[in-house]
Amino acid sequence: MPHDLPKAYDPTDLEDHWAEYWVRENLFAQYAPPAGAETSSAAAQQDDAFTILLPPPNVTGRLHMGHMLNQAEMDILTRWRRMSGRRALWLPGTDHAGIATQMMVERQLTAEGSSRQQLGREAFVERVWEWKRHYGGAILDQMKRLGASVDWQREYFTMDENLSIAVREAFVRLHEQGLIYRGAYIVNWCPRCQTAISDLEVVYDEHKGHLWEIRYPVIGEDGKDTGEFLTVATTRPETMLGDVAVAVHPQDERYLHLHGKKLRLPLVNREIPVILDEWVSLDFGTGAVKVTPAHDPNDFAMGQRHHLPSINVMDDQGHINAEGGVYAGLDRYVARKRIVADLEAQELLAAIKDYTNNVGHCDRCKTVVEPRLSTQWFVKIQPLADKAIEAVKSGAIRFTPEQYEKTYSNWMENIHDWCISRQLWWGHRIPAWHCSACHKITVARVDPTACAHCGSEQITQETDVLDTWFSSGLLPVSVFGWPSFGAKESPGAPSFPRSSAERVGDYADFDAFYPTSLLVTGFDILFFWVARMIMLGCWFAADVPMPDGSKRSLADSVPFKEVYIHALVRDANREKMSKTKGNVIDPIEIVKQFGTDAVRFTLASMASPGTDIAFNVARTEGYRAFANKIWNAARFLFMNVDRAAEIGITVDPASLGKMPSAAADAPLEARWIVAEFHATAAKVNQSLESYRYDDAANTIYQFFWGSFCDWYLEIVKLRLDFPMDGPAGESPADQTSKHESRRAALTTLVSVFEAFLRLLSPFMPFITEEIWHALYDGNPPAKSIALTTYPQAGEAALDPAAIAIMADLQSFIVEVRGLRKEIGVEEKAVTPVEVLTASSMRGVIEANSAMVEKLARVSELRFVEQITAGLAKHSTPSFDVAVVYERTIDVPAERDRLTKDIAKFEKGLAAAERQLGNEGFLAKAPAHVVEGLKKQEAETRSLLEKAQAALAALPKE
RNA sequence: GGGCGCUUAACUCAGCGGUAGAGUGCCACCUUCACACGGUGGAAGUCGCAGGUUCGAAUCCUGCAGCGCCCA
Repeated sequence: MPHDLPKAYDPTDLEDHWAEYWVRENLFAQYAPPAGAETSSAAAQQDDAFTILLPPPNVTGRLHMGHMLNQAEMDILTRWRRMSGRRALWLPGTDHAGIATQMMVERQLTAEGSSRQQLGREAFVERVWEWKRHYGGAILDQMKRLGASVDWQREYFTMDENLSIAVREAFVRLHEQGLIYRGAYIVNWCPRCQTAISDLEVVYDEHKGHLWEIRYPVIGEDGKDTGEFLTVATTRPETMLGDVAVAVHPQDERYLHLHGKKLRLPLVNREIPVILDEWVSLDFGTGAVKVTPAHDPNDFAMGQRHHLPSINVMDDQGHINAEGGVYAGLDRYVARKRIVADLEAQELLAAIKDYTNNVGHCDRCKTVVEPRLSTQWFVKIQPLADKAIEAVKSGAIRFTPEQYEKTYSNWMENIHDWCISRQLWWGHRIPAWHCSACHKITVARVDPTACAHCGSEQITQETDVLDTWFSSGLLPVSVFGWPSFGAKESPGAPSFPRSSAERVGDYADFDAFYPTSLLVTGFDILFFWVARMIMLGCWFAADVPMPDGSKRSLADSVPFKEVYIHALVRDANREKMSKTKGNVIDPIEIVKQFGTDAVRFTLASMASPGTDIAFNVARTEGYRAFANKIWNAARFLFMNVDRAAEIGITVDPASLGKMPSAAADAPLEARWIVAEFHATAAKVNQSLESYRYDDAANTIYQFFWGSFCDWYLEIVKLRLDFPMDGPAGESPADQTSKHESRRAALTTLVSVFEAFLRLLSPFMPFITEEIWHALYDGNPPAKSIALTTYPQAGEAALDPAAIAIMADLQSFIVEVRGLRKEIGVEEKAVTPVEVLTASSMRGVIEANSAMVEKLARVSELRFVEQITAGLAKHSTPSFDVAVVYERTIDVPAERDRLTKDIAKFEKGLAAAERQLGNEGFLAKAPAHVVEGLKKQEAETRSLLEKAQAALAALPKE
């Protein structure tokens, strides 16, 4: 019998065991419905499926708290939907993370005294693959240990062949559509990584620097210096080497006389014009701005407006190039010092002012980013953005919390063209070939052997690779087969794009699972990834015909229908976790200490949409205690199941049905706990529906600890009074009379507990799996509790009457317990109580006297007309109760308590009377509110009078 | 500079028009045969400040203060 659980709950072994079992048994694999199945219509399939894509962690990554929250939320929803009967598919995978992975391997090479240049491109890429095979699975292994219910058969990697085909197809198609172009623009250049990076990969840091004011000599009509200067302000003086103009605001009165004049660029001696541009801000610096189109995006725009040349003065490592004359070869910061010194020597430095500005750093390596003119590939983003805006505006995609819709739209409406080329070796190489004969570019699905324009064979492939987000942005379509749909033909065959009538290949997955149901992710990649998936998904899915061959609408083209943005996990002091601060909590460490279930429950119980999570280990300790409580309740249950079996009572859990029920004539506590369970299930389902993980978790916690353990188990013990020494200890007559009551009690106990396990399972998959298997004694009706049915409340079982009667009894028991404490009754002592109450309450108490006597430690219930004077007494609106006991009354404490009560009642009464005396209130407030207040007023008055009487009756000191 | 959000018990957070809730922590008592990772009872909040709307405001509006995030 596996019923002999150890006394204390220890998650370690059982979690390892089940985590391994779930993967080995491949329990969460999901398939498209077979052709001709009942749910074959597109709409039915979509209702049936619950599809969710794992935001692919970086292949170089290690699991952090953010991942764990993200995955716990996805797992809870996926397990819940799966148990609720949906065709649930959660798809895992990793991202090749161009820069990060390349850096990782380069670091290895450096340690070996080698470099990627020494290896050469091909060997280097092979080396990265080798690295990936060795270390790339770490984060997914961690995920397996945490029990994520994903379909491991479908695991993807963004560099997989099929996903690479998708990337290539997407690139070529956008190029054919005129939406990809190549050009020289200002990009964020990382001199360390030696690649362009996107705006989003630049992090800005406040930086104490200087504002240098430099005097540019004005040149007169005669070509000689007039002796006058125009002073410009700059934070990057070294860029002056590339200046082509100085701009002032056309209305700036200080400089009106300089309009049309020329200046002599110091150190370089180039003549540059003074130009007029309204972009210049009058009150920044001196109001005169040096214009360096090759090194600043605003200057670049000005250069375009004024048809100025661009002079690039830096190479890709941040060194001054040949354009910089004597400064050539110097590092940008060395050059800065030298230039400032030289200017000073020539008395051309007007001032150095302290200035705090935001300096952009490379997100990966923290090097200061250099805005720099370079030739890159771009996506003309507006047409894609328009669709993406419409997708959200039309409601086809819904955000939770809603406020992110605004953030999204705002960004999308101010979007810039997307620079998709990266100067890396690790990634999807751009499928474009440069011709050295005609200098034109050939973009092709299949590697060409000759230039498409002139036929020359002198072609070489573009060396740049694509931004990683270009491939991850395609995932929602590519993981379900786009573009080749498993077709046998070569993916690059000219059949793409197919006409909308054609559906060649295997569309089953796409039909069944696209659009996905939900995306769960952090706000930090809202623009990086979420926005790009929406743009690319809407764009490319639109070309995939619907199952019936019809054209796909925008609503059917979106990559997901809902986006749930979760919060940030902070430390217990609400500080952002960071390696530098050293406050990072390693989820795996916490899991080892408390168990995955407790950590998951902690995260869930705090995951209220829109609120950051201050992760406090104290909470996790509390939820491990909760798990221990469940564990011990299970032990109690098994103990009783075993004792019952000894006298011939058995309950088959498999025969109990999906929801517990209680007959109309069942004992109160049975009807009550069943009703409570149904109410709990209803609340949990409703909470999960609206992403209220916190409400769902807290509801479950309250039910189990507050109702099931604190009350129901204590009460049901009365009915499970199995003879300790087996059947021999009881007469046959006794057995018969108690047999049915015991069986009924045990059945309710087992059925509520079993259903509770299912209710909890998405939140605590491990402990529920363990106990559930034990409950079925090695013969479970399914391979896993995760494959059973989630509890759904039935209206009929809600039984408000049972809940109301039980509430009365609970309040009676609590009052007696409180009284006992106040008058110092020993814990173990049982005492008589006097009760003064109306007949209905008396009936309830009498009918449940055994319960009251046990839980309130009452030896005798005396219903009286008047409470004996001198007894300590508590009053409530529905009864007065006193404990008969030779008390050692603490008069000052009692006086204190009563005085406080009186003050509280007086205050409440005054407030109620004020309200009731207000004609506006009586006239305008709803009737039930007025009635409620009147009742409350009467009750408060009665309680006040009783408390005053009790105070007066206290013996004088 | 533009936008968004937060401020409720010692801590972390729910509540978002009808007389303040949870978990943890704290105090007291209890080694009761499922559980001391436990049981029972208890103390604890002018709901950031100032106005306004309303019969009635923690809840709606305006302003202020403090904190935080995103984008330039």
